[in-house]
Amino acid sequence: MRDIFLTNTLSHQKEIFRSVNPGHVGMYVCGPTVYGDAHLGHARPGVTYDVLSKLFRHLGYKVRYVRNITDVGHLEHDADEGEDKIAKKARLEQLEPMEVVQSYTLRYHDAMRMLNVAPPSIEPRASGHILEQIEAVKQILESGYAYESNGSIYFDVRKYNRDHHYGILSGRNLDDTLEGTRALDGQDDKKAPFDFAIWKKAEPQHIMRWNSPWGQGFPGWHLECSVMGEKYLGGEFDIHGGGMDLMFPHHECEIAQNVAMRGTRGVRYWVHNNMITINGQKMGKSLGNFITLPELFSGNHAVLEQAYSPMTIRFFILQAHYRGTLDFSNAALQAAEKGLKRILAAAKDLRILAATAGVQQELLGTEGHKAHELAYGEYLNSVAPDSFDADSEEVAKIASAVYDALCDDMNTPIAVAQLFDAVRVINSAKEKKMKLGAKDFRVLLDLFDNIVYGVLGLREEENGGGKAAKTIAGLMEMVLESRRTAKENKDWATSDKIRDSLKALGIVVKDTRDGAEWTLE
RNA sequence: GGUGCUUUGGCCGAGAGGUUAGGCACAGGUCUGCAAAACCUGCUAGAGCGGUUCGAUUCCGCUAGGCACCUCCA
Repeated sequence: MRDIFLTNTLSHQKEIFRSVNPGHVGMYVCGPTVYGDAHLGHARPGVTYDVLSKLFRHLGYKVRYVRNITDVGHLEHDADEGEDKIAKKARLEQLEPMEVVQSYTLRYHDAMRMLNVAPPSIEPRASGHILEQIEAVKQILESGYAYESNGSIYFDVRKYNRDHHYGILSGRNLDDTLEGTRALDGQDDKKAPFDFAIWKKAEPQHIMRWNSPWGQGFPGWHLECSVMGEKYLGGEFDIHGGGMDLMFPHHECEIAQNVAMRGTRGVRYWVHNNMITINGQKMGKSLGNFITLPELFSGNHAVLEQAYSPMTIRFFILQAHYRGTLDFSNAALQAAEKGLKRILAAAKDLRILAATAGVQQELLGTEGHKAHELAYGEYLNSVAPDSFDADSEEVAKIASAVYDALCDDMNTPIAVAQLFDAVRVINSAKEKKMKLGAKDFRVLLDLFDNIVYGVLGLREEENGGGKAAKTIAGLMEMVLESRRTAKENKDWATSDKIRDSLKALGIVVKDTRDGAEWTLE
């Protein structure tokens, strides 16, 4: 099996990945708090960890991917004093909190589906794990790293920091944290400003409340991830992902809770995706400069020059490395749109070429190439000999480079760059400027199936399909036949009229050496 | 104020101490009734100042700008 390298925030280094249980990967990612539509920023972790899980699966790992839905305990303004985000939205819209949760969860799912983000293996909700969280609070109290104050339970950060390092993940020490912590009102219950609530007493007006040994209340935000991660992945699991903005305090608190509860940090590899920016600034709800995914897909937002398809968004994200910031702009999205179109067009041409060359799909499938498990040199040897043209080595090299890139800290931009080289090869073959052998076809078809469609999750935009598509294809054959006759008679007026009319319907006709082709825009 | 990151060609965005990133845009060409697509070719940048080195855009220091976290945020 190929080695995978990941940058571990805990060590600030790229590390070789070794799973707790050989052949299995346990992965937890912080999901959304469902009190509003998902925005472009949410698409980034969605796509990033979707690619990571698909990569592991393709390489032969069995993956359990847990991504939570936060539906309680996430407070505004200050983690301990603000109003619950869900409850506030419910109050404003005169709904039950769980109506808000249901509605935005479904909308989140829709957006992810459109982005071709596969559902996680398990999608637990905080409100469904209140009992477990109460147990966790008890355990932390027993450990001595928490105290009760006026019906709420707080984590005693200073005490914890005496025995362990609070700040190990974000690379800071408690003194620095203390300096930067603002003096906020109404925190008299806490011993220190940096203490965080693991259980919060519900004030009379608070809607979402549960019984506990400490009276009616609700769990603290940081606790749910510790609890659900352990429940579904065990006390020590492989990967915890999320946005960089969650590193502190959210993930730092998770580690502290884990240590207090079970004496282990609980997670081997912390993976953090960077932010999407707009005009160089982070796109965020608190800044109010975000564009929601439905807005992007429909083009219905002041800063958008046009609508951008879900696949364009996905490709846009893949063209940057997950650990770098990615700046939104219309120009960048439009560039991504065109580049994606080229790759998908080549994918289609590849199938046609392979079919024309008589390469049989079954034959391709049974043998199966080994690019994903062999190192570069071995792979070249495995595909290089016999019926190869001089160009064939290039194809194998490209495929190998794609795998190398993906396994090297999920370097999707390099993988994509390599794919464009593959596109050039396919186009050259299409132009009959290059010949591809059976193995070339096999490698390329596998590459597109496994990587482009598989791991990277790119696909043709959805437009009907099925029976309707067949009917359209038949109709198009008729229409283009008429146009061909017109052209043979040099009746350009008619042939252009047909082409223009089709264009108006969103069907683009291109004349090639081998006849007319058409695509739905 | 503390901590960390960053500064690449018209735009977006990579990697590597010495050999083309890639995409988009642009220019010329091939093909074509025209158009589009495709193909070929060109466009060779790395904030400023110093240092290390045979050689730095890549390492180190300083200066300037930007960003993130330190309050909820993917």
